[in-house]
Amino acid sequence: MNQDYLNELNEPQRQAVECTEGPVMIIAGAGSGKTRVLTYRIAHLLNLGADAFQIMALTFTNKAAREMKDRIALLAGNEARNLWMGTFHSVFARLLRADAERLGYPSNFTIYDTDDSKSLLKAILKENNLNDKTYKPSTVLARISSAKNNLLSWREYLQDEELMTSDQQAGRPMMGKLYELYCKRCFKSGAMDFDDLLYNTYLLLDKFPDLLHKYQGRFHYLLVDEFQDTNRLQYMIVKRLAARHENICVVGDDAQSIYAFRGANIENILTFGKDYPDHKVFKLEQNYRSTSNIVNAANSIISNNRNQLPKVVWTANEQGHKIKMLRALSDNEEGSIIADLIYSERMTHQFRYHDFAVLYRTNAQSRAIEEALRRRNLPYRIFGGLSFYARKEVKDLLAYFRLAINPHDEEALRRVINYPARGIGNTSVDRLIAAAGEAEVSVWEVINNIDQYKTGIQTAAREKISAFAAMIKSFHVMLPTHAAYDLATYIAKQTTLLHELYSDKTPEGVSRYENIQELLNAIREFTETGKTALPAPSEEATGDDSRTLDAFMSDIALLTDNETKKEDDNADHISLMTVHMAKGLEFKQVFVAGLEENLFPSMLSLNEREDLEEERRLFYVAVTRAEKKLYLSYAATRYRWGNLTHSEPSRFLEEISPEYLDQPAVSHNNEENEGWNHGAEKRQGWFKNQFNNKQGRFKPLYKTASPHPEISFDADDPKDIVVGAEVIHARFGQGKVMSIEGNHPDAKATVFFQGHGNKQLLLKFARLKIV
DNA sequence: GGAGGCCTCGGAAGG
DNA sequence: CGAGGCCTCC
Repeated sequence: MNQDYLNELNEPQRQAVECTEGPVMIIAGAGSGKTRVLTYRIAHLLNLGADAFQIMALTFTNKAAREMKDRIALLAGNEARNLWMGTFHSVFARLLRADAERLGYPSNFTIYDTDDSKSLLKAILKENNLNDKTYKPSTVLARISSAKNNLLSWREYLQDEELMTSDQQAGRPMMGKLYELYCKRCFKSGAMDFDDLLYNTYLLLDKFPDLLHKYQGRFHYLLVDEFQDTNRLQYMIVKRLAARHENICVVGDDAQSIYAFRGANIENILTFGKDYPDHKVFKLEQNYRSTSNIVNAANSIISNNRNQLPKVVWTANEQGHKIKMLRALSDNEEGSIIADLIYSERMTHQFRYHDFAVLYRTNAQSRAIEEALRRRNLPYRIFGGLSFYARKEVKDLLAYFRLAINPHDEEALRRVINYPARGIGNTSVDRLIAAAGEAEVSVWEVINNIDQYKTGIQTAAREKISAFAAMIKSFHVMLPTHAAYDLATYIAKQTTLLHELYSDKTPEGVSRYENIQELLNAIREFTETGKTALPAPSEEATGDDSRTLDAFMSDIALLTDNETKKEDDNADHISLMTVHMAKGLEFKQVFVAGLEENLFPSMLSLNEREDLEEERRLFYVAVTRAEKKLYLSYAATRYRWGNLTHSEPSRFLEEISPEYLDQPAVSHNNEENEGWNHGAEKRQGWFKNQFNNKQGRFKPLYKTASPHPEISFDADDPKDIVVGAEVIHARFGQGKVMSIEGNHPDAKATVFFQGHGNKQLLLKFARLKIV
């Protein structure tokens, strides 16, 4: 191992790597070498003689885990294979496979993905005659998820008066009952959903001191990546595991916390400080990624957030180009401007396509940009969308595999009991489920012994059901004796699924058939080498070198990421993705599109300070993706849900200190203010429109008594603002114009605000009102 | 069982 | 507007 590796680190990085004992928190600013520190720290531990089997390192995404593993392997070689390193879910699933039986689950339990969970909830709603509008499966699931992530069992939920009352008042009194039914049904199916993987891990450690003891003794070192994204439950588990040795190292950046909306709990950072009062903090503040203009602009944005840990991100990099503002009249023009700029930048400065990324807030925005790129024949790739394993035909075949392994898996059963069609209709299925519910057994139990249950199903259908059961059983007995690929192809043929897809000669049908072939190829590769081109369970994750189908399937449900085969990965293309997807990535040139009020920040974020601050962190993430050049664009009009809407520039734009901005706004047409003159007026119409929308019923747009109102009013024309005028600013309140420099529309004013001091504001963005 | 019409609804998204 | 779910009709 390269002994000089410590010299490759700056001072705080080196300290963070070398401080191996005791609780440590590393606050890592954007682009400050976070992954480098994590990987070097682990390599350093190994170098000092720590056993890889004693190190647990947890990440959020498969991609992050893979990257880190690869990088550690470069530093520390083969030993890296023995690390307990992976996503929270995959590491805990591995732990559960060993001991889930103590909780009453089979060791070959199924993992339900979100689709399975929603589908189960839908079935439960139907059986209980509940309206799936009132109880939207996604909403119910979110509620259940949040309960589990706060360590609240369904029993506790039902006994919690506050929760019961609030559900009652929200018109959803059955929420707790649904939680109960959902849990019981999963359990009966021998299935865990994503949250159960965490929740049951916690239970296991909580209920069985011998296990807790074993793992506490085993894991001398724990590391958590993206700590700002952990929820309470994840933190609680890690804390328990670390309790013996207390060598726990968490790495994160509060400024990049953008997942609070799905339960991430930034409070964990504070809790960590309380739980480990003697912990050491290291701050990585030097940014190696971006020009100083970009770093400073990002700082000026994030300084508008009230909730943040003190830190100063800086860079020794060159000042670089100022940030370019791009103004368009429409979403289509925005796409054209961006496409033209990419074209000319690439031609004149010898960039490659992969140096460019276009980031946006919502997926719907990709269309206009895509069209512009396509018209110019510029190669691009859109990231996001369905993962390979989420495709219908793939899930169908996987459902058969799942049934072969765990026939109690009700979601898999419902999915394929009549696909391909074998004459078992909805009525029969409903009756099977009803009988199973009555007898409190799994549906498979009923199917397998159909004559012992009063289902009311006709003899003809009963025979078909029995034939189906016999087929599944025949697969089941083949599991231990057949290689994964042999059994997989056998099942694909035997169920006639392969034939069904083959006979569909429409382009979609052909593509579905190809996907199935790709899945089978992946299984073949797994069978032969233990590895696959598709993201698949690694050999060490499966525990031994058996290449059976259940080994392949053991955590396939956890492979939700989008990367499929890297066939055209070498192709040079522009990247299009949401800001969320861009987290952790970097590009030489970044375009952030759609910087408009109600879009970025999203309209849904405007009611609560916390939501708006998360939105601002999201903007911070977007800005800090850029290495060399950053462009921020906005459009005066945009099609949203089929309606032409007018918008005004995002408040975030005026939060950037003007000194980092390049002035002239670019427009294809030279019509200076066309499209903006009536912005305020039209914006009101847009607001009203949205308020009357169904959304408004659940989450009112206006909150009357917000503790820190960000005032909303109609701005005056910038041209009317003169030195000495008293003005109102949405966030800073009332102030006085001290001086104005430059010419309209790019005039810049210095305004003194009580309590905020002098602020430099670009008048065209500041939306000032004259008192 | 499948095609086609109608209705609804729309945020970002990992495992 | 457009995707997806559901119902109806053959």
